[in-house]
Amino acid sequence: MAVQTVSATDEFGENVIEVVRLIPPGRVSTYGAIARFLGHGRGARVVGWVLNHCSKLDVPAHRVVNRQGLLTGKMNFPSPDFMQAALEAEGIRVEKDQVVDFERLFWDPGEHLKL
DNA sequence: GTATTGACCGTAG
DNA sequence: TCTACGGCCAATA
Repeated sequence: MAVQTVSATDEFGENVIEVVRLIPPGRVSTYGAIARFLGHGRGARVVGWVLNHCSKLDVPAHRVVNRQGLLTGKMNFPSPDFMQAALEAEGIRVEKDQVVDFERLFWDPGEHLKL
């Protein structure tokens, strides 16, 4: 994949970005799920860090939320409203910076990618 | 080279 | 059942 020089553990960063980009519209994923899927288990923070420095790429980071389905990183976006707007544009209902029916819209990489 | 922070998660009390 | 604390990985100061 034409991933730019990701300063985040190279493959790991590419993996995170790839997984996030694989998230279908109208679906959301979590840091822990991606981290665990990549084998980090508790490296959820690293996932968030990668996205923070790679959100400039074509990574729909707005589809990635925390375990609570809360848009914790919306403040890191160009505009705090951009993340919620993007989710709503995908058909996801966001209430109070929180994804509605999060568990239902939750997209697990291991479920689809079946690694 | 060491210390602290950060878009978090899991377990213990 | 709810709240609080620690741990993990990497980057920056």
